[in-house]
Amino acid sequence: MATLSEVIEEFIKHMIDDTNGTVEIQRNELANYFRCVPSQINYVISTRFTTDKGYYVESRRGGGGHIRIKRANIDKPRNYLMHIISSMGDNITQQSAEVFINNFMDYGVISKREAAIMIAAISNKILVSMKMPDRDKYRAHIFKNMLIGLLTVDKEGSDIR
Amino acid sequence: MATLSEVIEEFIKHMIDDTNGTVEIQRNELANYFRCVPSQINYVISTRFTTDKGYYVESRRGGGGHIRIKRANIDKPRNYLMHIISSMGDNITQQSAEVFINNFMDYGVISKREAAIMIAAISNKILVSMKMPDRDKYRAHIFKNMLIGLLTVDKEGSDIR
DNA sequence: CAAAGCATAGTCAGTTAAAGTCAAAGGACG
DNA sequence: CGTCCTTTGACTTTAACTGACTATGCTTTG
Repeated sequence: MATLSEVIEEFIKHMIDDTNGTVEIQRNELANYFRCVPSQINYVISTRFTTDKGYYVESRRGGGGHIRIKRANIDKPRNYLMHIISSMGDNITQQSAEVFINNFMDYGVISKREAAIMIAAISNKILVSMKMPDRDKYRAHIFKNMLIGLLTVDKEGSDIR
Repeated sequence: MATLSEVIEEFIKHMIDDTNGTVEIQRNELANYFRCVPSQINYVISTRFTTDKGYYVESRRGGGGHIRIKRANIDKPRNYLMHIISSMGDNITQQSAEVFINNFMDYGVISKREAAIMIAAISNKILVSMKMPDRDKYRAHIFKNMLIGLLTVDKEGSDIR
C-alpha cells in the first residue's frame, strides 16, 4: 500500500520531470494539497531527495519562502560523475578522492581550477585540523555534495544561489 | 516566487548597470512606482546593497533629497580574493560565505560552476548533517582553503580571470 | 535674517508569511 | 513484541512588509 510519503514523492518527481529538472515548491501549499502537516514535506524531502539520489535542495524561509529541488542531469560525461557519486559509499580517503578528481580533469569533466577547489575542500589538512574522527565519512559527504552541485548547475542558465 | 523586494533589487541593479556604476534615486518616487511604503526601499537597500556586497550608499534628506548607490569597482581580482581571505576571521556563517561567493561571481572572479562547487562545500546542509557544533569555524576553514587553492592554481600560469 | 512650513529620508518595533527542528506517537511487518 | 518507517504538532528561526514617529535640509515669509 502506498503511503502518503510515497505519493508526495511521486508527485514531486513528476513536477521535476515536467519542469526540466528544477522545481520550486511552497511547503505549506503542498501540505495543504495533501492535507498533511507541513513538516511531512520536510520528511519526504530529507528521506527521498538526497544527495546520494542525485538531488540538490535549497530553501528560503520568511515571506516569499520556498523549497527548490534540482535533479542532477545525467547526459554523457555527467552520468560518469553520477556513477561515481552513487558508487562512492559513505567513506572515502583523501587519496582516492584525489584520484577521482584527477580523472575528472583528465576526462575534461572539470577544469583545473575546479579541481583545485575540490582538492582544497577535502584535503586532510582541513579535516585533520578539525580533529574529526570520522574524516573519511565527512570527506565523502562534502565531495558528493560538491559533485551534485556541479551536476545541477549550468543546464539552462540556472542560478545556484 | 519573486517578492517585491527582489523586484526592486533587480530594478535598481539594472539602473546601476545602465549608468555605469552609480545611481541616484528618489525614495518616495520609487516607492510610489512600486506601490509600497517608502521604508521598504530602505529595507531593500539595507539588505541588498550593503558594504559586504560591494556597494556604497549615501543619502540626503530634505528638499531635493536623494539616495545615491555606488557599486565598488574591483579591478584586481587576485587582490580582492586575498583581501577577503585575510579579513575573514575564523568564523563565517553560510549566509556571508554565500554573499562572498556571489560577489566573486558578479565580479567575474569565479565561474558559475566554481561558485556551485564552493556553495555546496560550505552549505549548512552538509555541516549540520555532520552534527558539527562549531560549524562556522569549519566553514571558514574550508572556505579559505578553497580560495587559497584557487589562487595557487592561477599563479601557476593558467587562466587568470 | 529668523522662524515656520514643506519635502525628503531614516528608524524601529511590530505583524505576517514562510520554512526548519525535534521528539513523541502511530503503524506495518517480520 | 521489537524495529523501522511514517505521521504529527509544538516550538523556533528567518525574511518580507508596514506604519507611526523622528530627523534633516530647503524655501518661503514676516
